[in-house]
Amino acid sequence: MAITKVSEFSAKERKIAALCKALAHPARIAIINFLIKKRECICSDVVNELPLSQSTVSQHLKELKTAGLIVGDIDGPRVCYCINQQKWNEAGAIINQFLSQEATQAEKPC
Amino acid sequence: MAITKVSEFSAKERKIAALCKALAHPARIAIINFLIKKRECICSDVVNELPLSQSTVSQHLKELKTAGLIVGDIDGPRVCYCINQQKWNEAGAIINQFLSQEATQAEKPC
DNA sequence: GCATATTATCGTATATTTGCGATATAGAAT
DNA sequence: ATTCTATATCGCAAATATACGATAATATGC
Repeated sequence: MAITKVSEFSAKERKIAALCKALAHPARIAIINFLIKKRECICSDVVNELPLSQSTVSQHLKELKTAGLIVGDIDGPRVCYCINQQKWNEAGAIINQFLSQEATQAEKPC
Repeated sequence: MAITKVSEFSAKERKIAALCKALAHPARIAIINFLIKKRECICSDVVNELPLSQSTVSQHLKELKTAGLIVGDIDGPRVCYCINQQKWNEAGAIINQFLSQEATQAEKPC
């Protein structure tokens, strides 16, 4: 059975995993890079940039938005997307804190 | 259709996404934390630590191993797991480089 | 040899993700 | 009001991920 046992883990572990999950697809990495480069853009700019359909891009944008990493402000018929600077910095701090733990090598076999 | 269009993206984007994917489950975050704390341990130690079955833990270990983040050395009937220090540092550098990009806030609506 | 301990893999069930086309929604422009 | 543009959502299909029990594989100890 595929009962997700996510709730059995600590909040911190779940937070790190959730952030990583939001970044676990090349399209979403590309979207973040594009948004950082352009500072802001509308959905159709992203669609033109990526080799994916409009509906698929919209889904990836939604995931990033749900994770809090980006925001989309309605601007007439368009939606202007940009990085949520504060959340982005927070996410970086959380993940980096995890990644920068020193892994002291074991001597013997490992 | 669910043809994964992963190959359409750059190697860098795919690399970052793949590393994040390896860390996109709380169990794997917990395993990494446990390995860092203990320096090394055998599979059954991890099974005792996590609320998951032996076969499920084995699968998560395999994913981390495939991503290169850990290594497992055969030690008699046991397998001694530990962090792959070099790869761990590399992964940290790659992800951190991505995450530490400054996202300058757009003024207007975003 | 045989039993035990440890781990990996297989088979299977279910959940989630990825992707697209079609459609709905909302605002802009004419 | 109608048309056009931009975006989100729905419905569906296929691929992956998650999880477990059962079984295989391997090494140790008797």
